[in-house]
Amino acid sequence: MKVSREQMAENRRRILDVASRLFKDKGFDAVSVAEVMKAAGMTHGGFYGHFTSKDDLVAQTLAHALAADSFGDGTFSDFVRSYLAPRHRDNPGNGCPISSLAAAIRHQTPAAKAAMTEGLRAQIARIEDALPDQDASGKRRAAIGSWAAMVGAVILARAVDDPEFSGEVLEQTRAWIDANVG
Amino acid sequence: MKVSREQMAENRRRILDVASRLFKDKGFDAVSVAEVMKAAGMTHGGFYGHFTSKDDLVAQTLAHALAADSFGDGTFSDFVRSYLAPRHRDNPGNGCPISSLAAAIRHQTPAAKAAMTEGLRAQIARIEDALPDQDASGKRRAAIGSWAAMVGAVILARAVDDPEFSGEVLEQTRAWIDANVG
DNA sequence: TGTACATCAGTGAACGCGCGTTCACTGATGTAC
DNA sequence: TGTACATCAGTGAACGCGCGTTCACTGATGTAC
Repeated sequence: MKVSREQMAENRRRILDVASRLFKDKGFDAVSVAEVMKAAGMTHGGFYGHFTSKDDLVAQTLAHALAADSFGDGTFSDFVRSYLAPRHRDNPGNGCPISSLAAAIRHQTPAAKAAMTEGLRAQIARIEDALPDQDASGKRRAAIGSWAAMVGAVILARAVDDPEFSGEVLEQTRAWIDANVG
Repeated sequence: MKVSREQMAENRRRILDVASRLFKDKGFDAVSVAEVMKAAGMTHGGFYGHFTSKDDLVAQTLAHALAADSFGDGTFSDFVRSYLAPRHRDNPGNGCPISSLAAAIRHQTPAAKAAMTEGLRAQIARIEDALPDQDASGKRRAAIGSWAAMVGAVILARAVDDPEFSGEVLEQTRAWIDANVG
């Protein structure tokens, strides 16, 4: 049955929210359209009233998730600590979409790649702004280098089955960034 | 028809070789058992004489690919340069299995995770050995931190649709590692 | 403000397709004599 | 060394399943009067 315009807009927002969580948690392929719609409290048939295809959902979910992404207003060092924390490693669904989805973007549509590119640009710009004072070229280098290390460390820590080794990857990367930034 | 024992061993090796290339190139999900067997010059039915399941193939291919992985005998700085080169970014199928597959391991079986963990341990140990002289704890920190940055940078560079920005990610990460190692 | 009706968001059965896996069969291998 | 036959690696048709997608239908919404 038809729902109000506001209800429909809220439904759409809820689809994007649950899709973001599910995709980050399980990956694009392992999440079905029906699973997303069920998690959003609807049945799968209504999906195509909101999106033209699953690929369209993927691209729009990425843009949605990356737009919501940021880091509070603490110092850069605090951000690094929370990003490289076991809590973040163990909860991809609530975490940074870049660390959980960047590697899968390679196999997605151009629209998805474009959303990821913009999200990455914005994130690096945010890090540049948060970095301790230094010349601009050093800032850019430190922003890109430390962000690559953070994303890589979270991906590696999630791939490893030994909790001690996984924790070491996070902690040593944190120490390496702390030692070399600013 | 039956083939000789040596032929069978060679067939198995060829399956692992082509699976390694295909998985690195397209990801685990996008490569079918039939596609692997066809690329190895056989039909899909014979697959289960070599492996118990696709998951088994994934785990054995990872062990195979990671065992073959190393970096020549140049300096660490040379290794970083070639790892963060556009050529490596653009050819995942011939490149490092960690950068192309680490993020997908999260969704694979325990056997696959165990293979990746061992491969990662070995790679970090190799980097420690190749690093310029310094105290042991500094070496380990630099090995893990720079390896996380390398893997992260290749993943991000592959996710980005703007060639200039992608190149900048590689180049700035290279400069950042060079400036902070040894 | 109240009524009549056209619109259309969401439902749920059905589709076609590709996948991982199974299995009866084939014919070269390799062993027993 | 030569022959007879049991073994078994690889073939290709077939299976069951879950997926993305479609569509006829439903009934609440929102508009025209």
